[in-house]
Amino acid sequence: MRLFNTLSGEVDELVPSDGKELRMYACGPTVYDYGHIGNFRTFLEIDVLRRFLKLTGVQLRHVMNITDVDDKIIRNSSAAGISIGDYTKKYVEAFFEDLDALGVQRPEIIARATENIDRMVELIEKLKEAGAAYKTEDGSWYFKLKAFPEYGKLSKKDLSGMEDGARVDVDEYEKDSARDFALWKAPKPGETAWDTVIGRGRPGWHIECSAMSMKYLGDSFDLHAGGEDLMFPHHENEIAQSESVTHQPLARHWMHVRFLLVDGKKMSKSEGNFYTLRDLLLKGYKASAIRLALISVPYRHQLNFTFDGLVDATAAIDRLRTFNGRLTKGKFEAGENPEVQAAVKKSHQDYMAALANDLNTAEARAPIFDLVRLSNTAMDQGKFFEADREAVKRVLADFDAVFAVIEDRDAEPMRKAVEWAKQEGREADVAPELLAQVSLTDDAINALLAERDQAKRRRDFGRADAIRKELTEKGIVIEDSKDGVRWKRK
RNA sequence: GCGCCGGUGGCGAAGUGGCUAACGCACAGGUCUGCAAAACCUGCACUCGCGGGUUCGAUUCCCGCCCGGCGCUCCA
Repeated sequence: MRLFNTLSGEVDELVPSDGKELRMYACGPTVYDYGHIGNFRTFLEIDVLRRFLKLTGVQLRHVMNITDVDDKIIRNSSAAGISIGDYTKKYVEAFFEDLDALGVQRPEIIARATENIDRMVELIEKLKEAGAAYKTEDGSWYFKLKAFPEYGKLSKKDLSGMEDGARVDVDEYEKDSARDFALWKAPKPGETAWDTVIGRGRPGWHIECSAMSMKYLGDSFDLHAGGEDLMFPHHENEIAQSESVTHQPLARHWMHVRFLLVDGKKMSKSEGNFYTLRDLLLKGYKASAIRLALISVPYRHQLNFTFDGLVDATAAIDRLRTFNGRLTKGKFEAGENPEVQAAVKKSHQDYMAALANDLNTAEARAPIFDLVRLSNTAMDQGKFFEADREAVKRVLADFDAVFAVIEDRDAEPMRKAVEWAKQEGREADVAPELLAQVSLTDDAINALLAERDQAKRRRDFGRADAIRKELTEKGIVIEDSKDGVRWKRK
């Protein structure tokens, strides 16, 4: 496939350098709070990439780090009077629960910063040997930017004109140069710290990714991915740290996911447009709708997240799921319709080609919806057969292998979110319809539908419609068809 | 200020130097239905921010302008 490469500034072919396994590293979360939808856009787009690569038969070795030690974590945990491990545990668990809700697949390897301190220390020692690291009087270590002339090659920044001392942070007066960044931070009194051969302290933010990518993927690997904000300085610093030691490109290919806006503005708590995944689930939006809304705009474009967009995505998913139900449960005669078969072939080709072209998810959706319409028409006309069903099913399977929204896995995240809200004392934030829906069991729904069926048989449409209305108000949609009544949770 | 990205129907959004400018949502009319829902059909941008240029021809290339967003500090 072809994927934009930040390093080259062009759309390059993405292939495993060893011809077998694609080795990739993607920056994971800093677990100091619940993840917000901006975080998840990045993880979702990376998930789309991984799912598409797997669909095309590429083997993956995908590493994601979890930053479980940093300034915010230390500050928040000490404020709470607990260890950083106890503090982060909750957010790590929440993070994975959220990924599950959104259908984000697990990377092959998950690497935690606190479990790799020794690797980071080793790397800092090597940097020292290479003349790229120095220790200051307080016991901190810094990377010496002057030792890495290529600095800025990823973000295309020319820092040569930056004057030393122009904007020196008063706390960091010991650094040789204002732009030098921390590899290792000496602890302030009472702070979490590790005793190591390079002194007592904790790692700087950037060093973990260099150390862990090297550990799991080697000195040079295929792809490094993350949010656009990480390009500078985080990724630039990773490159400096790694390449100063290995003298090889850290990664050949770099992918950066664009930020999302919410209601046209950058998401921020002060703007009041800041949403965690849980906030949205409690409002009654389906995890699948959130997933589709966040991946339907190609990763390199700014995405404006709105509630209207979520409603839109919900409707689109409904259409796909309704069709899928018709396809699965319908009865078709043996045989095939050449027109359907031809459309299947074209649809699949166009779908794969769109994704192979820098993950154009917006374009990839189109042929799928085209096929849905064409198939529905054929079914309406009685010109859809058993072999058509099988062929169309295969296309939908490949669609769902990447988009992962047709198969309905929405009930579990809903239920968990409501449970969580109760535990956290946030029950007031749960949308009333959601509470009603969660409390309504399948058995209760089926009982009401049976009663409605009885009413309809005796042509008591008043009673039948009353039941339908009651269910509708609780978010249950009813569809009568020749094959009986169908219902779904809206 | 410097750098970067975008401005396509009511909304989201794809795309191309010249076929009827995808697709989704919404809306309107129709078919079907006890009524709905679902599904289908039809309609919905003579036009792609504005001005100029290149060209036989530009929404697509170039220049200028306006508007929106982002980065240059922690941040997915």
